[in-house]
Amino acid sequence: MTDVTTPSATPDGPVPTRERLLRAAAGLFRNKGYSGTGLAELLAAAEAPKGSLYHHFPNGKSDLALAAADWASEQMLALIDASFTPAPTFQEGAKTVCYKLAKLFDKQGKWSGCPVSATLFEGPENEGFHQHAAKLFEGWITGTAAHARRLGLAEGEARAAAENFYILLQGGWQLARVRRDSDVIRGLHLQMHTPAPGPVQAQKND
Amino acid sequence: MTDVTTPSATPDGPVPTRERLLRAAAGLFRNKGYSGTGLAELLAAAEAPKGSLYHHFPNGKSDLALAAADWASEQMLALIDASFTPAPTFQEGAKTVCYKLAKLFDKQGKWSGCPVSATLFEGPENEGFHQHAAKLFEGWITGTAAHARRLGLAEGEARAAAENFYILLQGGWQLARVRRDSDVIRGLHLQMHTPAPGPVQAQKND
DNA sequence: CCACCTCTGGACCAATCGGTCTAATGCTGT
DNA sequence: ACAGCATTAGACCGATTGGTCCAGAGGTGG
Repeated sequence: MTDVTTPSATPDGPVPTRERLLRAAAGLFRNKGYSGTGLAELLAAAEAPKGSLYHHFPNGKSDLALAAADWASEQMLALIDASFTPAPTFQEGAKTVCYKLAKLFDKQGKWSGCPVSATLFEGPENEGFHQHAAKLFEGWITGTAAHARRLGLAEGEARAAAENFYILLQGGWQLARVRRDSDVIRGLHLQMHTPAPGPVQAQKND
Repeated sequence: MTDVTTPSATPDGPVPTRERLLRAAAGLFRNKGYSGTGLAELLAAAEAPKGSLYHHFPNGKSDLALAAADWASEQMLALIDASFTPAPTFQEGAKTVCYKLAKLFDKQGKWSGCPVSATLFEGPENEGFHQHAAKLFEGWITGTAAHARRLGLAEGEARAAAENFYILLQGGWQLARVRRDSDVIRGLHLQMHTPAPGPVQAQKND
């Protein structure tokens, strides 16, 4: 388990077994869920024997799921950074994220789900899975909020905008999956909540 | 479990076996997914023997999943109708939906997912499951859009508002699940996409 | 060449999976 | 009472599940 932080810096010749497992796991879990994916199928997709799995991930399937979620989450964070960093405004950056995700959605076959949620919401009462997913998702929001701040939004606004964007992405991705149509994702940035013409009062009655 | 409006027209004494199966299936699939729920656990929760399952649902688990999704979807539609029908505006109706769903989320233990998506996105390449889910979700949107029209929005606006609301609900529910905090859902109506920040005009219903 | 280590290959396992089948148990009308 | 249907009850099945284990391949340093 030497360096975990090797995303795919390798030149495309021999993909190491550990990463083949990660990719296969992320891809399969995305489509069929954690418990919907059997080890046999997973190992076949990764072209790895069972021994390798339990060498690289001593706790087996659950370890692999956590690592695959991390791996996918880092890809998402990279996509967010790549989209917002060169953007002139938050809105422009968000639009780029939508377009990149839409293209990704098409490339994956128009039916895949969010890797992290697909992987980590399976655990029945698996508290570890849940907290892991929560940490990753909050990382997305925090990362987005940082860009929002940098691009001129005030502290509270940035956080709210990031959350709103996250919500739209998750919901929009799901609707795109339902319809097998990436245009839903492409149009999400138009639905972002524009920081209200008036003061937002969040009263909760009832 | 957790009646939304009027789930069972049956008198409260003996819940028939078929409905016990539906309730147990909806509840378990919501939390653990389709393939994450075993028949043994399901039958134990429903207090029904295996024979009853295959009597009421000849194709077994998959039949039950479809029926449970229908059952849950109808509850959702009823909640939508109950919220929008007495509402003076679309925004008010949407707010009521959010509050009712938030309460429901709390009642279910703050960790359950959307019944339909949790149930029907599991199928690997199960086209039937996918189309079934698509039909149910489009029903939610269509139902919401009908209320939007009735409450004054133009045809295209109504559809767009319904879709936007659906996206927010799905994404927001997921974030609520991640955080185990129903306030996310309660605040969703504030994030609805308002087409024009200016004064609302053109309430012409032809 | 050997010792040593990482990693692979797959045989093997108990447990559980979803599903089938049949016998028994009601409950109806006659 | 009886027949006939709907429903329940659970034993039983083959297939598959995730997981364990160890022999050996492949490389590296002595």
